[in-house]
Amino acid sequence: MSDTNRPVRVRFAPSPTGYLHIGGARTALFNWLFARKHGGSFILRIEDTDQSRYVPEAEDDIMASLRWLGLNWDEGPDIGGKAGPYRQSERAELYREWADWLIEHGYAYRCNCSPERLEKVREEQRARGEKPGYDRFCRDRNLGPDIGEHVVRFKMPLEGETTVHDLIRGPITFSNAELQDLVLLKSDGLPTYHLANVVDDHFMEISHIMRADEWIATAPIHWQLYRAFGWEMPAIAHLPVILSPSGHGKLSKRDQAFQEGGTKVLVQVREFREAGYLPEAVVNFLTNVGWAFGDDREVFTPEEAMERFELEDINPAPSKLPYDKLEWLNGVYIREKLTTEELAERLEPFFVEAGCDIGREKLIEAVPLVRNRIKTLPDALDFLAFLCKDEITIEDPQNLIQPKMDAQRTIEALRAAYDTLAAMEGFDVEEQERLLRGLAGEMGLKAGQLLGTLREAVTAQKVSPPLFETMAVIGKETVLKRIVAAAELLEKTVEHEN
RNA sequence: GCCCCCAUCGUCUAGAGGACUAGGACGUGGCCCUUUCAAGGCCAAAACAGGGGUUCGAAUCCCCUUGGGGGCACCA
Repeated sequence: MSDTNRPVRVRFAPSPTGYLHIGGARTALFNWLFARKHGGSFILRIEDTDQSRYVPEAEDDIMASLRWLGLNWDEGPDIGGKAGPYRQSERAELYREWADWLIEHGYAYRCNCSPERLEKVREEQRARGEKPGYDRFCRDRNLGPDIGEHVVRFKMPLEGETTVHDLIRGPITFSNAELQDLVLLKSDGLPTYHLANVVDDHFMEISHIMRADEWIATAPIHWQLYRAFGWEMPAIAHLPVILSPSGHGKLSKRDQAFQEGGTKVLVQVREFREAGYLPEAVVNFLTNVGWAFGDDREVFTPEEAMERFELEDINPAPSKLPYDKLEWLNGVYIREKLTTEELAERLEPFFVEAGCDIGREKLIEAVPLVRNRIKTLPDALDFLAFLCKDEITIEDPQNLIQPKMDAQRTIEALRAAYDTLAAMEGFDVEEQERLLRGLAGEMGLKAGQLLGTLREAVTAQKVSPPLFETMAVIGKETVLKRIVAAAELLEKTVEHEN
């Protein structure tokens, strides 16, 4: 509707009040996709005008999380740019100037009502069943700057309607009587979101605003501000919010406690990273919430998405995050999109963190064993625990005994397997398979019985990657030692029972 | 309470008046493959919130109801 010919410049403007939320990441992603599609600029702006809620580590986390996702920005607090500074706390003077301008031109006024009076007014309004809000006591008092502590409020038109054209939803109309004379400049001299946002978007030459749904109610207020300033308002689109899996309200930090099917509900981007999701999978996943690639395709790169991405196609309905789908997608990326070396590289920090620092080379050897078996990076730890230590511990000797076998028969099987493997020249996988299957036949055992026993003996795990490949990675020497140890363990148990 | 937004399988979605016997994906169930676990292959169950219009014809347009969501701060 209000599509302009201006060069595309969009921004992601988080408030550093906490770590980057996945919903914020989605907003950033859609802005980034749009900017990149149109060869425009993606700007990072930090909206830190609320010093009471300021969290010092938040800005670093926001930037680290965006970088992790691959959402690079062209202008921002760390790299500067032609419209800087990009931290609102560093632009305070600008907001004060324009607040003064509004007062001079009759679009705003000073107000020294106390918070107590405001609260009292609201209470009375609520009691009367009216919409709570400022009663405009100071609107026509023409207070000067010498009244001590005060705020600056916007003089909202009292009549008429304001229509905002949302690129996703079409026109949204509000009655001006519903709109408040809201605060533009707080008594600490810093601007509220409304003033800072409008002033910055104007001077940073933002062409399109893409922000969360929850801002819709402020859009007409911002529209009126642009009008008062005589500035052109950027085109605007409100992205649907992400809902809590609990079924109530939007996704929030509180949901981290909410367990569904035993899975932790991830909320912050860093939690997705720590849980072992790949950034490319998270980006793919997020792109498909509120927007769809089309052609029934679920797996695609951001570049492919850019070609088709249109704001008009965004689904205005709020949605939950399909976490199950992310799990599946992550598996797809793990098994199909990364080379062996890349996957080993991604896996390494998780192994080191878990105290299983087996080195890159060993990891590269092990990757083919787990590739099709893991959904998240740390899943590999469960499969490969037998690689972490020289000595493994078989929890219960009974685990060695397969269905329809007994301890004696199992000991025999282990010894025979030992002899067979020890006699091998190398430790070739196919050769192992040929020999051991042959052995099982000779002993009148099913392959599963022999292999099951060996699996437990060699990995101390009921579940492991395929046995022959597994033994090859462990190495012949260690495998033989473990088979001996398992046989001895079982013998001890038998003696003990007698 | 008031204002605003939204509504297709359990979930994420395709669908922009006839091509819909409503498609895909995840998840779920079954079968196949199989040395455990996966992966893979095949199959299945599963939705247009309800009611009124408009139209020859409605998942698609309009209205109402219901349900969900957001907002109503010197927070963003």
